[in-house]
Amino acid sequence: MTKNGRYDVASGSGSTGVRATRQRAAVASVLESVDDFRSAQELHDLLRHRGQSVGLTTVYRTLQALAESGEVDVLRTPDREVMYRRCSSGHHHHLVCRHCGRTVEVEGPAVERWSSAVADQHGFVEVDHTLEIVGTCGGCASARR
Amino acid sequence: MTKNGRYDVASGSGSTGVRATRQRAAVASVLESVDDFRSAQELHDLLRHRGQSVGLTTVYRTLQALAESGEVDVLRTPDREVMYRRCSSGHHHHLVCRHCGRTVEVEGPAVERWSSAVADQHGFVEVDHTLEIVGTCGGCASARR
DNA sequence: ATGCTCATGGGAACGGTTTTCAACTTCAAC
DNA sequence: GTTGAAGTTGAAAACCGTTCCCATGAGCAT
Ligand SMILES: [Zn+2]
Ligand SMILES: [Zn+2]
Ligand SMILES: [Zn+2]
Ligand SMILES: [Zn+2]
Repeated sequence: MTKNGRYDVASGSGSTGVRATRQRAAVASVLESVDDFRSAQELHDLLRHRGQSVGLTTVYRTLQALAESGEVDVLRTPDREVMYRRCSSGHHHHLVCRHCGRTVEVEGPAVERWSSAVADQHGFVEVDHTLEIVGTCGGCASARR
Repeated sequence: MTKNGRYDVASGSGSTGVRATRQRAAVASVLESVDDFRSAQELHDLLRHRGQSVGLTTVYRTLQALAESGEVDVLRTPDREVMYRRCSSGHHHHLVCRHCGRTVEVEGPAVERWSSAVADQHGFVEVDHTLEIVGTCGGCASARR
């Protein structure tokens, strides 16, 4: 998604002025540097420790924009906090460790088919779905006994 | 406050040390009277309009207890609000209309199998999953055009 | 009725997120 | 390079669902 070299930011297509800023580049880059879901506040901290401080408000705004344009995935934790992750582009779901956050992208074509069939069957249209699998990963399982 | 009415509280006789109170009975009964997911605040309002006022704190506490004991299902909306619904007892998922809230319980044995297989495959244990299907129901689809 | 214990609820606190808005950048056009 | 309109930033305040505090109230065994 990130082009290369210089900080590109949102693919500003001509007229609708989205501007390239140091802050947006920093948020994009910190997302590249981690492999698990992170909250806006965690990312804000990471940026601070990197010496690339960005205002918390801006971090929130940037993440929202990235999520809306599909460049990052969103995960809502039970404690009402929103986590973000730079993922591969196709439609997929997540297998997440409830202890360490380790995340694996998974695909389930059968699930996709099932959910739209079920929706159809009940007369629902414009159907969407959320599916997350949470468990304890191998590492955490052996560590905690 | 209302001291006249007679309220049949704790249905079960297999008490668990929990006390039967007018408030808990009221929350349980309002849950029976609606068919969609409702937030704690909505249920609190419903109770007030019914003349069975219960403190908001108590509504929250009671719903939490019911959720924990598996007597109600929980749904987290995108806007970080928790909704509750009295459901049938087996494991199931929900097909929910994003406009009117109409809810249908659905089952997908194949999904259950898939999710535990996928978790297994990656060495995850104690696996759980969340799956919700959201769409526009037939009624809302025809109403909004 | 008594007393022990748990339950209630108004209000304050919490915490993640959003809003506000004046100062600041970016970038296309000179 | 300068200009200036429009987009961006961020500190502080507001928001809002939920939880905590704790003095008062109620259930229930005796
Ligand atoms: Zn993803
Ligand atoms: Zn783990
Ligand atoms: Zn249910
Ligand atoms: Zn399931």
